Amino acid sequence: MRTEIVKAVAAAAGLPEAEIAGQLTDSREPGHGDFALPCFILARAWKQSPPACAAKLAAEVALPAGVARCVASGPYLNFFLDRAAESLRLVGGLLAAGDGVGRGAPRGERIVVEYSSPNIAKPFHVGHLRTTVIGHALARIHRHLGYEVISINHLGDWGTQFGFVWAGCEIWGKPADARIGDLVGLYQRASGLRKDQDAGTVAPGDADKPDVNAMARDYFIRLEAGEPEARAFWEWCLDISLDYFKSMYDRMGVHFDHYTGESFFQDRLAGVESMIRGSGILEESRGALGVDLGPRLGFVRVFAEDGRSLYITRDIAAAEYRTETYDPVRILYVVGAPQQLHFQQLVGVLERMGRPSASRIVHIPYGHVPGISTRGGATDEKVLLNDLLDDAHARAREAYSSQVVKKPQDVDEEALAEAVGLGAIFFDYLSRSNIKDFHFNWDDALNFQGDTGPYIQYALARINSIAAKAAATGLDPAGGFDASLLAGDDTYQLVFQLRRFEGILQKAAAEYEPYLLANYLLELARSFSARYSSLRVLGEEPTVAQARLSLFCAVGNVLRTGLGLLGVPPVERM
RNA sequence: GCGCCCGUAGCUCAGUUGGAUAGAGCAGCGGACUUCUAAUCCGCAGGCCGCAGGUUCGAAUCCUGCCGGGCGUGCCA
Repeated sequence: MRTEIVKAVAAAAGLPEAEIAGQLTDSREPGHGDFALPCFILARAWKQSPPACAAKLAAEVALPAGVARCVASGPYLNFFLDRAAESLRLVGGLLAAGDGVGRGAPRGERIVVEYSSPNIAKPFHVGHLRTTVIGHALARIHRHLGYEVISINHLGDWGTQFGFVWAGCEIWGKPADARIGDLVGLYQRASGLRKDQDAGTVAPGDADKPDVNAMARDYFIRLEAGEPEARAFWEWCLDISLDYFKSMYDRMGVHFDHYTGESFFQDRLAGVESMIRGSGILEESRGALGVDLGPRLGFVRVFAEDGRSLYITRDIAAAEYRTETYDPVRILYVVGAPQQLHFQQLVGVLERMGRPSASRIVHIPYGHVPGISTRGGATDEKVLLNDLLDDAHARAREAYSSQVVKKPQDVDEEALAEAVGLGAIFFDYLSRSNIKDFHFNWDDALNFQGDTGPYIQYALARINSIAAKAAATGLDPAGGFDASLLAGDDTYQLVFQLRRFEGILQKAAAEYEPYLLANYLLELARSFSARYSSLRVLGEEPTVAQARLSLFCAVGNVLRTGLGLLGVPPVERM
């Protein structure tokens, strides 16, 4: 439709289509039509005032089929579509698509998404949540648009932290039947003792304890050498941690195709090392081997002074492995903004090596999340994810029993509380652009009113409720509708907003910004809620009821699908 | 010092890539449940878009310079 209008305007104005296409915009509100053309450019060509140009064009343009009228409004020329035809096309399409609204045909292209990536033997707190939530949403959105998505959890499963857990076990004994809390406790206790030893502030009772740092380092050397006892201990830690992480991911509905962490690339490092060394780009500087990427990116150490591999070495290995294994068009890294330089350097080194993986890497930076509790005051305590989810659940259940008056029959209140609590948190994390620093606020994250996930869940539940009651009176949203009954301003506002869905989805993917979808769903839900009481279905004349029901169900399909893409559980009844 | 990012209502954030009157939510105040769910809706109040220049028909948006905050700058990741 857009291109038809461009053609018609270009013909009437005697200007190239490309120039008109660059000017024609989607209107902001239906009152300004469906499309709008600012006439300032024309004014220059015609040497007349913009309003005069708009008026002249309005009289002369040959309206394509489907466009009901065009009206000059000051310097703008507004195009109004035939509302009945547009409503029929759009609402009919959304109803037919069901849960597949906005779904793209398979593109035959793969995208790798790396996200979450927590460190083994360390607690999972709210600071880790942002990468998890953004990455999960991006994976789902891209999959919906027809990409084959491979999600990867690049676990921090290789490093000196195991040395501290090991030292803790040596000093205080290895707990039987250990769980994640035991690992974290041992780690914290051992690293605390190490700090005291370094500072010379060891408590008298601990004076006889061995040098923790030396034990940890010694352990890690044995682990890297592949010594069986060290390896077995590492696997023990890994199993306990993975059980814990997977139970957490299950609870959040987050899924990974692969858990290929740093250890996975440990074995492949030798091959990569010879490739890097063979590339001839390595220079020596201050005893280390690296690549000089110029004044901005600096000298990047690829091998440390003692020859061991570094962070970037393993990321080179990972990028190469993923490119070879999956041949993706993109590799997305949902990693915090502080690591921007690292990823620029990674791309820089791969470019210098002439590797095709360089052009596929996309770093998706997100702003800082302190991960600090502000709830009880100025404590320095990190909020554990489990505690947050538990509290969300409890508050949602409490709110349901105290605030919600009318409740549908046969609702599983525990499942509902879980979905609402999780939805509130996920949506809170996705309702602002990636790059903004995130000030985690307990009360905002667990608020269920206003601009929140539960607000949208509630809108969907109300639509379902209407549909269920309407069905009992013999109405069927799939039964067709008289689209001319949706041409009024109040109903067409919803049609107008429904039309934006597809573009929003594509933009969210293209910009790697899930919040665009989140904000859109909020606006759509708000539009619906504002009309909930004025556009009644039950008790209306059947053709009117049928048309409104169809419109609401189309909105419901978009809300349900959109929430799912964000990882917010769509709640059908609440 | 250099580099990147952020600065919009008391607070948390939008603002469709330069277009029509800068919008939401929270907090505050006032209204609405014998009718499809009040986790809702309606109204009121709240603004030097950090500051100063520039670009142009038009700037919260682009350019320059300041101010304030965050992060990074061959330890590790």
